[in-house]
Amino acid sequence: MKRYSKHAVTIHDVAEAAGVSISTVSRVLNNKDDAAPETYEHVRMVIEDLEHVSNLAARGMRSRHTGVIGIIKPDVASFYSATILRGVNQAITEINYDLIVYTNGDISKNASAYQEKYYVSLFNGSVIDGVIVVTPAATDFSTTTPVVAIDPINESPDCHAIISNNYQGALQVMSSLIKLGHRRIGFITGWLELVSAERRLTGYKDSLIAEGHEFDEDLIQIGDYTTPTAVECTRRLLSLDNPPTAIFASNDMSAIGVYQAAEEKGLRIPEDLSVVGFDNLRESMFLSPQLTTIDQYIEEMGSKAIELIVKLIRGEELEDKLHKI
Amino acid sequence: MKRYSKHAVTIHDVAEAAGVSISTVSRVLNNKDDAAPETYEHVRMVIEDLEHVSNLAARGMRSRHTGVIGIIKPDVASFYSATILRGVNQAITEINYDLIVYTNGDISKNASAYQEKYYVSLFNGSVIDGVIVVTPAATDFSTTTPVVAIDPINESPDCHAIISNNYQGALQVMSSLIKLGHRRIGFITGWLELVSAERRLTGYKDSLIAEGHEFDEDLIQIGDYTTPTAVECTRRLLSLDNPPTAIFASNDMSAIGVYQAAEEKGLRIPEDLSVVGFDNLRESMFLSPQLTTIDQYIEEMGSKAIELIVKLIRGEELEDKLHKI
DNA sequence: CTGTTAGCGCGTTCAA
DNA sequence: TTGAACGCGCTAACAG
Repeated sequence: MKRYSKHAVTIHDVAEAAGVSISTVSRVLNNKDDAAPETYEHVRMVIEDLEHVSNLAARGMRSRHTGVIGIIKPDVASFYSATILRGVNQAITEINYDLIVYTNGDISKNASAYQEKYYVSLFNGSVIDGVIVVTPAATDFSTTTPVVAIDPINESPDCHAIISNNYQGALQVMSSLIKLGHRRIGFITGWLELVSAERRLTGYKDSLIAEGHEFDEDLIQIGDYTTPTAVECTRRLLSLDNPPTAIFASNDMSAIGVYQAAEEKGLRIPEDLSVVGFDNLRESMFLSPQLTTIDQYIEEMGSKAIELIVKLIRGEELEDKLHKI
Repeated sequence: MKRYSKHAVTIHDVAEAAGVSISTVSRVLNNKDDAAPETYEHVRMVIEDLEHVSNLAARGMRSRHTGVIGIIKPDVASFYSATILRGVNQAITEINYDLIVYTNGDISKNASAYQEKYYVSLFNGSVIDGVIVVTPAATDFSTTTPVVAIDPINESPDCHAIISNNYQGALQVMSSLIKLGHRRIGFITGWLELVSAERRLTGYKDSLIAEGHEFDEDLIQIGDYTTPTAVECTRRLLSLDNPPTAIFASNDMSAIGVYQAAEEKGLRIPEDLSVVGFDNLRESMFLSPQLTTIDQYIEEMGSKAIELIVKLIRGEELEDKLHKI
């Protein structure tokens, strides 16, 4: 049985093996130029030989810089969340930082805010140089390192935030539907506690008002960005006396629900019912016929977040706190 | 502009504010019972008031125990990966540990092995108490804390490993297809460098041999667990002089490719072609008609990994290194 | 019951 | 160019 209590190979071990002092090893590790080429080379070989990796905790504690960026996500499996992570990962490979992720599973909103703050503090300063929080419920974080929020629940959080262009996207969807001749357009909202959901709804309303079209409260159903709820919403819409000819779902997962409910009713898409989603998730491609959807540039939000956090870590001043995509 | 160089609130600040020594604060933080109730209560209030969260790095460095488990995944977005994480998350909420995730994006296999080892060392001992590695390319990790591998590429890695029951599952699929009367069954392999893919292929072959059925090399197409490749494989299978009446795809993502290629050819499922997958991913439900698939219990592998790593952290001895699910 | 002291592994002065 | 000594924030040992 392997013993796990054995010592990790430290800078001391390297120093001893190389016949130099620990500070010399430290210099080599940090690429300082005040070391003799031979010493440098020799120490570097010993490091490689012993497979020494410097202790992150000790390093961070001393230098207040770890080279690690953290990201806190509300869930693990959602496509939204995974897509953001993809963007973050892509951006991080291009710079000299490492990434750790924390997800707190599916928990209630209040607990969520508490957890977010706890984790930001926990990893803050010691393990990470900055943190990205996805759809945070909390608004203020006590930190010694920068925080960037992606699509925060609160409209104006006490940190830098990236907001997706939910409003413009909604206008775009409505414009195309109206152009197709639709007059009664149903709308399934997202989880209205999220800013994104609120903005999309406002876009829906505003475009109808702007175009001088019918505005019927019955056509607006309160969803929550999930498929099952969207099925319910669609059933209600389709059983109206004067049902809509098109349905605008606040995200693609909801659109999937619309497809399912339409199939129940024996409605064909798009002949009997037009469906438009929002997000442009990869999963949309499984739907037949193909879903019309709005690209939310979720992936870009991830890379943008990295870009911002790195600037903040470097101490650059950013005039605006809100960054729209 | 907020300053990020400000000091985090330390145990010293709390001690000063509470009028006690730092060790007393430490005792309260760690729930030691050798403190007077009033002192205890008072210090706890000051801690809450100052929003002090103990520095993870310093704590870990001293006590060699952080209460954090790490998991290293080869990618962020794959369903396999996300499903494992779901299982891990579920299990971790039931015990008193926190979780951090590291993913190294899409990189080559060689680089992958290097990255895995680097990250295991980086977070090892200082930040985490143990680490779970998903489908690792590396086989030996220099660590001072336990390692559990999930579906390692190497058959017998130098650490505890969880292996899914790929072989039995494949036999099960074949048995049901043969029972349905199929005689020519096409097979699309997974990424053969993975043990899982190899085992499923062996299961396919063995069941044919056992039942004394036709064995045709043309019916085996080399895939890689991805949808686009599976489309190519299916095209080749369907353009054979004597095409298969059923296709067994090594995973659900490949099965999706089979669906797409079948549609191209105008084949109906299951009337003209039977399709069976492997994994039972949630995404299978989007396919119409519903995909027949084998449950790989991926989620259970995640929770099993947590169970194992916690036992190892606690110093329990486990007789077997290989754990099948 | 509480305070003092000594490191954990590392980076960073300051001397040599 | 290199080495010795100090401290980051914390816990564990010991002393009171």
